[in-house]
Amino acid sequence: MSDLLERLRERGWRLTAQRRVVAEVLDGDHVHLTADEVHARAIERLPEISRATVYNTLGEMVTIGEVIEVATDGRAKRYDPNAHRPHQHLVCFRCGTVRDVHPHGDPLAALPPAERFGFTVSAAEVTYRGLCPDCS
Amino acid sequence: MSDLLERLRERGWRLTAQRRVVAEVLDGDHVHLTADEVHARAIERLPEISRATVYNTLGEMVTIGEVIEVATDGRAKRYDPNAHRPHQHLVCFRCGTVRDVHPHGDPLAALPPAERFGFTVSAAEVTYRGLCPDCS
DNA sequence: TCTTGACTTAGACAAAGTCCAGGGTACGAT
DNA sequence: ATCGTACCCTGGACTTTGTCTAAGTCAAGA
Repeated sequence: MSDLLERLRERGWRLTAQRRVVAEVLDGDHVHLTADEVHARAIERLPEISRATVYNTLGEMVTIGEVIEVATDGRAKRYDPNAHRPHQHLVCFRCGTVRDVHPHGDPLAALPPAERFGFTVSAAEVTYRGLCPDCS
Repeated sequence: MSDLLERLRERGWRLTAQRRVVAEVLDGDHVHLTADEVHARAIERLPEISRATVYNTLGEMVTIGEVIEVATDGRAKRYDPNAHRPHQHLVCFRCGTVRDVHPHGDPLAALPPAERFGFTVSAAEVTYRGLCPDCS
């Protein structure tokens, strides 16, 4: 988190109260908030922060690779601060809860050359779906 | 396609010009249109068809499992008529082109029980990303 | 052919996200 | 410590994507 802010600064970015709050709100494990959820929590600490700033700041964090954008449901994008090590996501059908998971093996390896159609394939995102314990 | 319309009829659904046109527009391999793209093409054949009807019809087709909803980019959902056999998607970073691909092995198998957090996991969607030949 | 309930339409509405002009401020320079 | 300026933030308008509703229309069985 202050780690994140430090990296922002190294990029010559100005450290503002707004950016600090967004980074703090997003900190933690298994955090997958939407932009509006981030905004709502940020307002508790900094009442005058605007939606546009939250969107801008999240976008900047995604650009430098400190935060990952996750589209689990075709609705609002979610923001995942766990960009340190590669992982995938497990989503509940009913309540939408998201967990980070670590499958073994490289998902890219399962795609044979003949199925790549000349693409230079460089990433694979896996979304596992099921019912969480609370929703069973 | 007429196959699809036949199934709709078996479910007691009325066969209308609008539904026929939506099914025709969506027919084919590697077709991944957004709802608005479907609407634009449907209008060429049936100028008075409304957006609401296109959304309704696509939703119905998804409900009966004849069409799959794909969220490749966090923007508009895309509709994939290839619901016959399981497959995954390969998306170009730059132009957004989508291809159906068939990785080998079951992606579910890569998720160990210890990584399931008590979920009843029943599906895995994989999105491969890379640059298509035209965009390289 | 008639009837009827399901389908379609246009447009209002909602949710998620982007853009802009103008005021505010972090930070290097002095 | 203060200043100047380039960059940041704000509020609100706007866009895109999708949903909902009331009223009119029509497919299909009787």
